[in-house]
Amino acid sequence: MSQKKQQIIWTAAKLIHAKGYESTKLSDILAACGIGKGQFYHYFTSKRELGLAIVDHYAQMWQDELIEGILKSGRSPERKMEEMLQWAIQFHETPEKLHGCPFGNLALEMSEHDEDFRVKINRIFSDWIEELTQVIEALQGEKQARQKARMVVAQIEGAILLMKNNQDSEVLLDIIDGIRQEYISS
Amino acid sequence: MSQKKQQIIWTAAKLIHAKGYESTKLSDILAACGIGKGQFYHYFTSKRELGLAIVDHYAQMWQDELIEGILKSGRSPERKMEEMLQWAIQFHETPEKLHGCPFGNLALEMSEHDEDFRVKINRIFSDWIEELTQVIEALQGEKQARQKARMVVAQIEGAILLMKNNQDSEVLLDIIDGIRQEYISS
Amino acid sequence: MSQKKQQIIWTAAKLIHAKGYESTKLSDILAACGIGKGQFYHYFTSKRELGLAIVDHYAQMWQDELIEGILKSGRSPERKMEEMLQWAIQFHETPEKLHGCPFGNLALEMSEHDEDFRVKINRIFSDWIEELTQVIEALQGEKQARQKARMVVAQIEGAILLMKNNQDSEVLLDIIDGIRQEYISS
Amino acid sequence: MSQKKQQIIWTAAKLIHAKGYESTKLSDILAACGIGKGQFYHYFTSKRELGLAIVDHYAQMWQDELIEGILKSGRSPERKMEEMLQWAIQFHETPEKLHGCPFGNLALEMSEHDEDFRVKINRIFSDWIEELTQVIEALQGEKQARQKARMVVAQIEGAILLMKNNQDSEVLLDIIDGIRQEYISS
DNA sequence: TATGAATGAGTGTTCATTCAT
DNA sequence: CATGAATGAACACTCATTCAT
Repeated sequence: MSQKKQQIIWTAAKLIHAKGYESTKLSDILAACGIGKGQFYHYFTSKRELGLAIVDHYAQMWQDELIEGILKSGRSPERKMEEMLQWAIQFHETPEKLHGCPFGNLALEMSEHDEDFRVKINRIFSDWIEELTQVIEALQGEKQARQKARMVVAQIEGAILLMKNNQDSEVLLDIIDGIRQEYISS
Repeated sequence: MSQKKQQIIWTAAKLIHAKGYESTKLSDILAACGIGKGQFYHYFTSKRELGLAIVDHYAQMWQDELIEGILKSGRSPERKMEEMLQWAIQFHETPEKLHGCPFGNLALEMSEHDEDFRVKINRIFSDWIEELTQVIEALQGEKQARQKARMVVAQIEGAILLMKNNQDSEVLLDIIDGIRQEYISS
Repeated sequence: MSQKKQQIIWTAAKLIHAKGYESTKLSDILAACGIGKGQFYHYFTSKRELGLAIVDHYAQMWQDELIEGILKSGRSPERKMEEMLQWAIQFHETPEKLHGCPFGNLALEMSEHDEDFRVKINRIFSDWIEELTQVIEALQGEKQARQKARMVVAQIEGAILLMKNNQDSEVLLDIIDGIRQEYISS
Repeated sequence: MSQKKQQIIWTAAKLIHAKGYESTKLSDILAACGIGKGQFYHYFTSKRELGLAIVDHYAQMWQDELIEGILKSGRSPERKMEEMLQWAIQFHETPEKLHGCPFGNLALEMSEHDEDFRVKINRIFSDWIEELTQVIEALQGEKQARQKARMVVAQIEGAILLMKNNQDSEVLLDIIDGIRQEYISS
């Protein structure tokens, strides 16, 4: 993939993360990238195609950083859990404004009226729950490990939603702390 | 408030719950209500004002059904918890399509670029957490009751998000079941 | 149908007759009508819908003037033939530029890639040939009357094409004269 | 002329015959030819120049096949007439879809707003009528031979228009049959 | 009160043409 | 000779809002 196309994806990903897919107008993307309409449509056939490419871009990032880099690493389950929580904090605390989870945002905005988006996003959550189930099994045994994994993922996504709505990262930190107590410290 | 205005709010609330605020066009609302533009602008000065009225409408519903009707009722904390979980299930399982939580949806769509929406929505979540803290204190003591309340609310909202993205209510039921075990059955 | 809608159809019909469907841009129509985009889309859902309305408009005109007014009138077959030829001349000679037959033009431009246009236009030609067959039967007997009707219609349409391409109405007058000799004068 | 340039003309001619000049996009032509933009603009300065080259290409084909090969051949006038009619049938019956006469199509699409196209196309029709006049003189004497030639050409072009609009070659065959009876069989 | 005609800035998209390599 | 990235004006269409009646 050409460098320019990558740059468009990255730049647009940031905008869409911050403002949402529909609210981010093509003209915003064009202005942010410093390109013209023609150049955009040289690389993408539509705004929707760019949107799907952005989901893929984030999916790859999660696969590399979270799934492969943490949950499937050779480290101890306690460390995996801890690093996952750290990763969640660092990912969502950084930006000036608290934009929320890129997948969570798109999940709510797109998944009901665009099946391609839904499937791509769903795959991320499924993989995450799947790998987390393994970690929780190692920590607390097989019993209800899958349910627990779902609960943790739901808790993190819900915490990010509350944080975004509260515009204060303290909520996220507090809930993450609660999860840590349940699976690591105790 | 006139009956007609109420009917517009209810009808529009359903549409916006299903399709989102931006995606629901004024013409959709007009058609669903069977009214003309003039009548709409007689009752509301803008689409945004309607949106805020819808948030108030849902807020009132939550206040009545969840806060007053359940969490502040005279029943035992166990029953309060159980009824809250039942209420969450019934609220999100019913619609043909799984549209998600009206507040969660609007929280993600609106709260970052419209402060009025954010504040109204945030108030709901705050009240919910506040009252749930009381219930959890009664169940498990004061220690970290507020953190636990946040975690439960986050879990429910996150569960609804996962459910919506999975288009299958099983996820929600499973996670609710996990919460029940933690606070009631055990 | 509202007066404004009629006016848009008439004005656009003239433009499209002169320049063709695709070459006539919406902005041309808007400028010629002195209206804005919003007003246009208040009356029509698309440019294509306007195009079909224009075909209907011309079809009605032909039905009234040619089919009912001439071919199905109570006059003698010779007079019917003569009036039809006069009508063809007057219809195509008048405009400053020789724009050709509105149906012939649209037939060639649209009929291959838009079935709705094709069917509407085809109906006109079919009706014309049908009624002309009756007239020719009255003039020269049943034998091959239908074939002769087809030939006359083809001749007129072909003559208009040659005239348009030659930008000189003499070709049309000459060919019409030939038809007259064959069916009336002799 | 280079072989590549010829190939572009032939390929584009087929596309434009089928879809029309405006509707055939440069990208369609490029894709069909398997070449890039640079190569196209090396051979042609614009799409319009290609269009004019295509008219020349068809004109040459008609000159060779119809004018020289049939109407100016040494054969009898009856055979010339018969071969001309056969040629018309074979030319328009073959393609899967009935695209109509390449000149007739372009005549209606282009001749009114592009003088260069009009003149080129008009020359073809003029030459055709001129040579056919000679043939008809040989068949039926000088009287009104030119008018008759015009009528036959108009009839053929009109028949092709009706055929295209009816999407059925039977109309063309029927009309050609009528011409045959008038000039050969009788 | 209520209608629906009218507005106009803005949307995503197209496409012949240019130009650096 | 040839590529394909880049341009930018134009296109059909949308929609919240206004306004004459």
